[in-house]
Amino acid sequence: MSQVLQITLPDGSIKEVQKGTTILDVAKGISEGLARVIVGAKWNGELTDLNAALESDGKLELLKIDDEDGKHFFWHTSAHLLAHAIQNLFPGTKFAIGPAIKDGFYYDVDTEHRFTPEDLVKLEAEMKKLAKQNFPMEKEILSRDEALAFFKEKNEDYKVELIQDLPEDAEISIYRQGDFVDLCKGPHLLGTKRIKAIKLMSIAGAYWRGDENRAMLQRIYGITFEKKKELDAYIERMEEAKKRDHRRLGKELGLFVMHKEGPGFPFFLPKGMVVRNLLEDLWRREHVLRGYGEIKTPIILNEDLWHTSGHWDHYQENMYFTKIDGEDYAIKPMNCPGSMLAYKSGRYSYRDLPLRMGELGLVHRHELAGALHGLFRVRSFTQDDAHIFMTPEQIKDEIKGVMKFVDDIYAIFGFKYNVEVSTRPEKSMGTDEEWEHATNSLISALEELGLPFVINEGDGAFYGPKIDIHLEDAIGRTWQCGTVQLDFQMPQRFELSYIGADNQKHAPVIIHRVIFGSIERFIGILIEHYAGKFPVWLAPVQVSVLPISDKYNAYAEKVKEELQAKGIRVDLDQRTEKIGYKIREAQLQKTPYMIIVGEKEVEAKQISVRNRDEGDMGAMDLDGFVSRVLEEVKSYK
RNA sequence: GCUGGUGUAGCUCAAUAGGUAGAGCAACUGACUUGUAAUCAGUAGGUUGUGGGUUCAAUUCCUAUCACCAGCUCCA
Repeated sequence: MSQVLQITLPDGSIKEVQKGTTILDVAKGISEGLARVIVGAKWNGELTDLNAALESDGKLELLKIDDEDGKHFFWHTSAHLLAHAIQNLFPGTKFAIGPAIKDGFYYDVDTEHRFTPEDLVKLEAEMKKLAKQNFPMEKEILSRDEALAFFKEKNEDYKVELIQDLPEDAEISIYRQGDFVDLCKGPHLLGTKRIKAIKLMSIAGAYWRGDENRAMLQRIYGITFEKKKELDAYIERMEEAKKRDHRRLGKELGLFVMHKEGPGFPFFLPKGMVVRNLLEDLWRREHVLRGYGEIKTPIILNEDLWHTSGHWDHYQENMYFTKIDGEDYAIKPMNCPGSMLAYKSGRYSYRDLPLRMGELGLVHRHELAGALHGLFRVRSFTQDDAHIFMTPEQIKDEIKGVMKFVDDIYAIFGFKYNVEVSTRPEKSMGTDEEWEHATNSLISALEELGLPFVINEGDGAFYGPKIDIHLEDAIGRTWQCGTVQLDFQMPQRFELSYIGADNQKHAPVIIHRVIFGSIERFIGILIEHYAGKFPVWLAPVQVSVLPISDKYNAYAEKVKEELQAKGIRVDLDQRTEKIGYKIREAQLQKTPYMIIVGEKEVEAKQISVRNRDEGDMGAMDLDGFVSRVLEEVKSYK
């Protein structure tokens, strides 16, 4: 065994040190500027304390606060700081758990006191005060009995329960900062001093261990940074996200509305339908180019079908049911069973495969009332579904085709994305060989495409492995939209077959896939991605014609008609308002182009163009403007 | 579904320690005939989410219900 360890520094460079060196020594040994940014370390991929000794071989990476893991480190210590502040200001509070999360941290606590927003302000101040004292985060290892005795004495019931549930061989540790002690496996920052910018975001209820039969705790969410500037940027991003909220923009821009008469069932208004139809047109065009046929299957189907498909057993509580002529029917929550029946209506040779069938399928799912959220979580939506029926040998090429398709579509909207592969879960159908072949096909397809991916072990569907595609919007949030799932169970349940080259019947393998995911959700994402400023090709109104006064209405009308004749979506504001007012309204509606016509334009037989971003573009001929707009539409701008 | 919060004009929000509501914008009418993000004046608009209760009196208090918002997945 080597006595020399390789350490990856935050700047990516590698440093070699002798075994037995503490990480702190390492941190001190490198340039001061670099040492200052180190908050923690990862040992063989696991987060560890900076002061842990390097005893054995392994991979050590030093973390900066702006690393993903560095933030985790920072926020976990911040959670302790919050608990410390609560202990000081609200003595007697019992502590449950306080982890770091994706954006910040929280602590779940149990107290008679009901926290108010004013309390959060006080707690922030207390946290700042405590942080300044720079308590060292001291780790101490206790035996199970010591730990139990310690927390029992403090009446920390939740901690006691946690200790009791720890596995026999678990190392039990506590962290001490001043007079606050918490059960915690760590790791933590060396001290609290670096936590300077502190914001407690909200108070929410949460069940102890997520179990609705157990105590309801109060959860305080917070976020911290080393620099105030970073906190400000974070808050600004939150506000930006709020400004882009598709529920607000959807109403303001006349795209869609919700009514209490139909919770979870969105109403699309004319402008929203323009966007929706354009997406569906795009979808159809691109599917024809890739050899898909389109089908449409019924929304209501006999209950027997749902027994066959397995939805009765696995999905019943999310389904709506109805009766027709005394017979039981269900409203489809998924399109697959309908597609299976569509396939079954034919006879296939291996020469017919792969058979690709797309369906813009309207499904209904009874989602929990509290889970509904604008267009993101609805009870009625249209999946841009497709099922590909194929031989096992065709899996890889078909997956490649689908992934290429996804890439092409997302590129139109400027979405970056990342890919995850989910493998066989514990409860699953099918043989090991089937799973291995299917999973390998997915992985090698991705590898051959050069697409990086993460593997989620055991996260696949019970009927097959899957690829999830998470797209990233304009302000860095990610959304799961596309998914590509392999299925060898459905063909068996529905006794699907094709005749192979051997003149025998074989069950096809199926790919289920969506690209938009659901049209509704995708529109919601687009609204937030573009902040309501749809690109010209998608804008419900592409051009607003604004006459300076009603003396020029006739000319404006003519301009409108000419644009309309070229297929441009245009509206005309003939009200007797000042031009400034009309422009303001068109700007607020985020209309890409405004055409202003008055005396000058009428005389010169021209138009004046204003762009929503660039402002006044000056006078030009109508023809030149038309070709500019049409060119932008053609190139998806 | 659960916990907490909210519900007042089309929108954004006031008001009342219980005495049946008010502003801005939008709408409508009129004047202005307007040059790149809000012209002026007037008019109209509400069973205060819905049902029940307490009270001489409820928008306000109680209760039920509906809808919306946040959280309920992140595990010492």
